[in-house]
Amino acid sequence: MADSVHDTIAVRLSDAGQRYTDVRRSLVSVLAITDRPLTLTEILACAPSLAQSSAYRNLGVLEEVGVVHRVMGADEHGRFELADEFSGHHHHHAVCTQCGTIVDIDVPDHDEHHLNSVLKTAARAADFVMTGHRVDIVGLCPRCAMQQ
Amino acid sequence: MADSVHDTIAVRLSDAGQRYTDVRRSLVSVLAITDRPLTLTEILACAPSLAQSSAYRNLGVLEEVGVVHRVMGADEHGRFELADEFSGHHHHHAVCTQCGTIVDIDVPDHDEHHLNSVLKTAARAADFVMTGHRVDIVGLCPRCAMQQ
DNA sequence: ATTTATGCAAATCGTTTGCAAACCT
DNA sequence: AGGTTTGCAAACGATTTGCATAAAT
Repeated sequence: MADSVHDTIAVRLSDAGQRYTDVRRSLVSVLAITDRPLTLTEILACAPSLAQSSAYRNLGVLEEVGVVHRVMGADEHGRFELADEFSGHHHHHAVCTQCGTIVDIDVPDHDEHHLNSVLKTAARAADFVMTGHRVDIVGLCPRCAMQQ
Repeated sequence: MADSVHDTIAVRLSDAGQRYTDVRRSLVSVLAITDRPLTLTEILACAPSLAQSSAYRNLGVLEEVGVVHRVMGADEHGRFELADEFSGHHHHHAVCTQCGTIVDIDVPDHDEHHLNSVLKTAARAADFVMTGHRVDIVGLCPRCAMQQ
């Protein structure tokens, strides 16, 4: 991953009156390597020196500043990923109902635009101020599909 | 709501070797009146005689049989709704990031079809067996938008 | 009579928080 | 020094479960 991501995040934190500490840098580095949202357990496995509470606490800070997103899947585990602007692209998720794994999914730009305008219309009908959307595929991941 | 819904559910449960008990009937009745997914607390408020554990346990049974769906929103509360085939229509959700409320959203049929084929293609690319999708609007409900 | 459902209370588990020590500026 | 971050341990809260009683077949 590019240092520029770390730099941008450092500025983002600084603007919010927060520091870019070692713990926060580790969290960002771990999330930057993967192409899917990670559970806290997975994050700790990649960075064994992190204390669980510090990981949660700092993921919270990074989330408030808009660097990290927490996504909820099919199981009881929260999962964390870098926000679109830091992960490099807007994407969606495929959720495995069997094992809970979530992988990133790409959708062609023009489909994305179409989808967006459809949802904007629906939001207006419900008097909602739409700030974003979630589009997930629900199903079985390759591994679980094979085991059926 | 029509008795036919209760009848269909009774058959569905019976086929699964389960009974359609009073608790289960109450749960279905409560979920049938509203047009949005309810938290357990909201359900209990509508049916004060229900024990919390029985509500959870039976919502679990109804979920296994495909009568109830559990949906996760922006907060830590699970929310429950009747499955599409019993609520009368396929729909999506608008989630308020402020208060957690979720309301039902309708999308025109042809947009729905388009969306479905787009997602099927994406699922195939990820080797996922797609069994369904989740399309949510994320934003502010009318009440929270007003208070900003 | 035997199996299944109920409801209370206790356990579970992911997540959050209090607080004293370590850190940065 | 003054304010922030860390990490341990304890608290929290939604959900689940053990078990004895009640209901259904």
